[in-house]
Amino acid sequence: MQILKQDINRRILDVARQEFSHRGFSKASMRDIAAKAGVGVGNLYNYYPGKDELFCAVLAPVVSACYAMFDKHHGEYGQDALSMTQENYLLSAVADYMTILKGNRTLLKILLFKAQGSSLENFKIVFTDRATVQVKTWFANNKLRHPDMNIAVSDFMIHLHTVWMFTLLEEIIMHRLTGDDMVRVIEEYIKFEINGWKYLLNIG
Amino acid sequence: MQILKQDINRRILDVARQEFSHRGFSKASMRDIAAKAGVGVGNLYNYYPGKDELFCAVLAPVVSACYAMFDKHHGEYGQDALSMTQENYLLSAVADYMTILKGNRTLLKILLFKAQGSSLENFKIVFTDRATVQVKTWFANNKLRHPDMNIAVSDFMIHLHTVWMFTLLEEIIMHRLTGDDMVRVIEEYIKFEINGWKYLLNIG
Amino acid sequence: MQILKQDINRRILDVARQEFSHRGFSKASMRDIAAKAGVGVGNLYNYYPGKDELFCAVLAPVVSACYAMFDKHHGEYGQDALSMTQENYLLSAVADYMTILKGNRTLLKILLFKAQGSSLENFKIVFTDRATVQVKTWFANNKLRHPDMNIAVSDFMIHLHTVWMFTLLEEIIMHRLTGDDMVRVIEEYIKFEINGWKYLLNIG
Amino acid sequence: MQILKQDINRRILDVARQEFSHRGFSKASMRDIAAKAGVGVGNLYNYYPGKDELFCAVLAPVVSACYAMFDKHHGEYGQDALSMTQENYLLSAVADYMTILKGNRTLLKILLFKAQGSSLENFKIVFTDRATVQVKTWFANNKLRHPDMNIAVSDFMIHLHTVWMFTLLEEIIMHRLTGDDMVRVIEEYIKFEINGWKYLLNIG
DNA sequence: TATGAATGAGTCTTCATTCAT
DNA sequence: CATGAATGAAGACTCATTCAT
Repeated sequence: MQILKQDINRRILDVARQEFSHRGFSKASMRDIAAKAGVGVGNLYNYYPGKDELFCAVLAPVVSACYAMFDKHHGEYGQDALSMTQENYLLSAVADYMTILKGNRTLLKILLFKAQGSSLENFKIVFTDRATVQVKTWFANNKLRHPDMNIAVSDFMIHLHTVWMFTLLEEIIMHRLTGDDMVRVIEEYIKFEINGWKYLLNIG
Repeated sequence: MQILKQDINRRILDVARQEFSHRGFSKASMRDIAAKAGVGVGNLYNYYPGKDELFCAVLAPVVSACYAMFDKHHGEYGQDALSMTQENYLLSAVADYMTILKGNRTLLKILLFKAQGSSLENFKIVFTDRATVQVKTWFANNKLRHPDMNIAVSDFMIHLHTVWMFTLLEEIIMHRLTGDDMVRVIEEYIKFEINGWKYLLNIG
Repeated sequence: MQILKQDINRRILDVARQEFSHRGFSKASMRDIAAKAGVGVGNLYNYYPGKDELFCAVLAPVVSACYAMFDKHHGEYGQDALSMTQENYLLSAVADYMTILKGNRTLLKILLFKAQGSSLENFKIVFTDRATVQVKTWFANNKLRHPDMNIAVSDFMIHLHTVWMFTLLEEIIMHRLTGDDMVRVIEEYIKFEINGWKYLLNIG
Repeated sequence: MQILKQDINRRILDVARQEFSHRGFSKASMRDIAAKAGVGVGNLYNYYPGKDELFCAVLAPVVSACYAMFDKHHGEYGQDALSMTQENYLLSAVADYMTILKGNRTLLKILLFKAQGSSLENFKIVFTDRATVQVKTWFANNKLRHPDMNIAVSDFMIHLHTVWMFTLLEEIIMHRLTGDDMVRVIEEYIKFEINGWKYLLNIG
């Protein structure tokens, strides 16, 4: 029994996800989670040292997925700005958004709408703050390669658009878009963004 | 409950605003609000039948301000789509955003970040749902006057941009933008939007 | 209802005293105290903000009685050392010990034997530390009046004898001495102390 | 439970001593003790059937040392009362106290200050009760040899002085006296006692 | 109107002990 | 012998709401 039993852990996480999803972090109760997972209250604390940690464990996949996606686009070795104008950029970007939404809908919902009171209640802020810094660096790097590029864009604008990405995700989740509907929406969104940025950055 | 003393009511609302702003709906306590307002706990319930109602009362001004602003732009007698292309549209739009932010920052912050657990926790959803319907009608009306206009835009896209308006507000609040900074950002945002929509709607 | 109802407070303190006396601070439970006092659990917290405060409230009389008695003997305006050799000193000292024991037996028992875990768990230490300082001052003051007096007594010895006073109380309580038995014991103790100190201080 | 590994037992006792010393019986937790001893929780119960038994095992050395010392002085074959008046008595008595304090400080501290809630919480009472009986016998025996001796001393007084011995130990531990300081204090104490008893018993 | 005492279910968390492995 | 997962009652404390005054 060195390793906490996998299936119980599974059950706990599943139930916790449901409870957090339905009631939100604050109103979900450890008692209920334990009961519905068929586990003694105390045993919950053998798996997770507290409510907040359980919450974070539930959301871990989606949190790391968010950072992973962002790194891919604007990280140290992110793509060239000009690639935005190419057809396959669109396809790959859409694919990335699809990936993050695939199987993470409920988690995203919890993260974005039900985290108040937890240590993740400011995730969007924290994430976008970090992201904004990265994007600025990314801009600077691209400027070296494309001297004509206009990077005189306010930090705020960068920030705003990062947040809009979340807003897109929020909307897709809230309206339960799936399949083709979802794809279409993401495409529209990306086109809108590409067009706007090409214009602002004076590229393409 | 004949004539509730105005100033007591005032004090209650002021204190409640502070508490909700600092602790959020869930963690704010009626006891503290009563105490800080210099009112007996029970008396609070003579003014508001419950926590949620008090919360809504606190937010009433900002809620109606939101609806008012939206009505002005896209309501039954809203402006003509083409007006978007005119210079003064920009000015008036900026002014409207300024108005809603003026004196409502704290309330907006509460409404947008601290409402979880209350009946207003879904305000953004509710608002944008209603707004989307209005905008669609507005589109249809404009189509009658401008047959060349392309209104084949997904409901979702309309919805998304309505939400983005909130996102803008959220950002301005979160980053405590004021004065010229705020004006500049709103202008950037509106330009971005006008450009996008002109393109999508095939007008101007 | 400005003032918390006296009789309920009385009942709470009575029950708390019993519970603390039987189970000790740690094992006594707020739930039980509330139940036995015929009070809702939450209401307990309208009277006392926490377990420790309730405990201190229960012991308040005996705590202040201790300090009062010590002040009388060795305080700023305490008696002259030579008075120790007079007959009436014995009588008055006995009376003082009687007073502190009168009606405070249970409380003393709690304070001295059942306070572990509470903020009063070190009462004896704290008290004797303060008392030692006072006694040293008292010695110094007496030295001025009685130059032949030997005050070269170790701090520790002073401290030890202060603690012995508590030990006497502990014994009387533990063995449930009452009436004449108690008087006799206190007399023996005081004689023993007077004799010892007269010898050590080289007075009388 | 054949041959319990000696070193594991050693580790358990060492860790338990630390934990009981720091947190007291009530607040020390079996889990922590097990963890810090590098032992599975369950295995603890192979060595000791419960928390209380573990506690007693930890304190066993000091408990028996206390009884041993007392036996030596006042046991069936204890010393003659008159020996108290001889110089070497002082030396031997001091040595005995030193012995019991040597290496047992932590244990004494636990026994005397941290045992509340355990079955040893009344050790002092139990010990002194037994001791008092022994001392009375010892007095009676001495009376046969020294008819002039006055043994009309109250049981309580005997008891009290036994307790004072503990008080001395408590003080030495509490004030962390060591080396010469400790010796001096013990000497002062023993002189004080010898003098008092010589007077009361009318010997020497 | 206004008070604040009273309620009691509810919160998260801890812990000695057991037992299947 | 050893493990540590499991138990479940118990811990102190909170809080929206009610109600007698």
